[in-house]
Amino acid sequence: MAAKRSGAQGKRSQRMGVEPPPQPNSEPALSLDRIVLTAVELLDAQGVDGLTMRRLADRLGSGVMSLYWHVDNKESVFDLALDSVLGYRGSPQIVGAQDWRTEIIDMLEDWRASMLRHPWSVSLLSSRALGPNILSRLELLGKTLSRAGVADADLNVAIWSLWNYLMGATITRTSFDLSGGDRAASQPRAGEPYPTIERSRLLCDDDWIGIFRKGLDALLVGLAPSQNRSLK
Amino acid sequence: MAAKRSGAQGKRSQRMGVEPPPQPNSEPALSLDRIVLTAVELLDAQGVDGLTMRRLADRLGSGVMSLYWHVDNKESVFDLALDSVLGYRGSPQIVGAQDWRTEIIDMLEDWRASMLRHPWSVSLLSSRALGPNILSRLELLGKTLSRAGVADADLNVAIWSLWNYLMGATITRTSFDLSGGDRAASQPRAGEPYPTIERSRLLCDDDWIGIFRKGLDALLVGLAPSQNRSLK
DNA sequence: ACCTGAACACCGTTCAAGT
DNA sequence: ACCTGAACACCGTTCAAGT
Repeated sequence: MAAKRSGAQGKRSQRMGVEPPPQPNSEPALSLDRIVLTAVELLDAQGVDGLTMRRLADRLGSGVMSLYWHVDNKESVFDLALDSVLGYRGSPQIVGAQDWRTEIIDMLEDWRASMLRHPWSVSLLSSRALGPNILSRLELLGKTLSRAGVADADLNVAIWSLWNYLMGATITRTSFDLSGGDRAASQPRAGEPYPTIERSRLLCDDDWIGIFRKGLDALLVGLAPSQNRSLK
Repeated sequence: MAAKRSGAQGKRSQRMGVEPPPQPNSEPALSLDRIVLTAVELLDAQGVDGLTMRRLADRLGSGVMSLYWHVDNKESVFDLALDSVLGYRGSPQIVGAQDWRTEIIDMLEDWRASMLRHPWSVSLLSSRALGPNILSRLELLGKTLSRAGVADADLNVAIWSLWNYLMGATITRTSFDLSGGDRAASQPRAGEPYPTIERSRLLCDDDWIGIFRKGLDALLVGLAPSQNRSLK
């Protein structure tokens, strides 16, 4: 299954300057980068089900089968599109200049925003390996926590907890967007079956970012390094 | 989009006893329940991509188009299968008998286990509305938190935080299972790019349940009601 | 090295029809 | 009320071939 790693030729490097000039009248040449970029456009516009090798080729002005020279199969298009969307254009201010808590909050909010800009990314994440951009973000998260004083023995728990929280929050958010009026539809069915969550208007509360921040604060309280306590 | 709620006839009620006896030599009659049950089997066996209206009909011994009398379309098969798998067969012991903290931990661990038993459910959740069984679990969660003393103003944050954490944890888990050796493949690429998470062996740590519990403890620390503090 | 069209084995769903 | 087959407009991918 995971064996066939042969087909994807690495080929984004433009050799050494000689570049045949692109004919101005036709589409630019096919390339991995262009394929991935267009795939993201298509996913943004049409969602996961909207990405089709045929439609992708149409947008690129090429034949369907031309894609397969650059790409193993449709799965790998998903993988590439997913990771491409999660690149972290680091915070401009010097890292470490501020409180570790706000550093982490900033990082996670940026992460959340990146995923919500491309809602399809959330549904892809549950079934795909972690690409380099995700790993970079995890690395940065780990480094920050470590510098903040989280013991090595507690580091994995802290990293995964924050990641889990983040992923769940974006899932919840996109799930509500995509299912649209259904939330409204299920809420007002008055009285009987769900008294507590109706009283608290759980499904009507749309202060997503506020809820995200408060919950994150709570989690950070529990994760914060203290002199005596370790996460037993 | 959400308008067409017409097609799905409610029809599981067996009228009043007269039931034509099922011919022992042929398949039992088609029914919504049987369709959903078989869909779950198929999803368990073949994953999300393995569920096909044609394959489903085959398993049921019927023509493809027969399904469409019981069901609006393939989407609704997904919705029904998802919710069917999340039913909570409540804890046998009387609720409220124990510490609220262990009550909640038990609930969430049961929830986690239910989803991991059907890994496809995780990837479906990000794009689908919340069915009645999910709402029931959220209600129970809310009730328990409320009884434990969480203020109404903090209730939604507490519920969603736990839910987010839970969803993220199961996503992470299934993502690692499905992508198989890729974790191993990305980890040993030694040295350079991800020093922190390699030092902590983040991607090799497979004590999933332990990590889940410890992170949950941390979150509960932050969410626990205290006399003075509210989640500001 | 890069691109192509024809062909294959699939899909979900509409429709008009059967009992 | 319940089930069906034929047909339509799609899919992803293999293959053999073109430049």
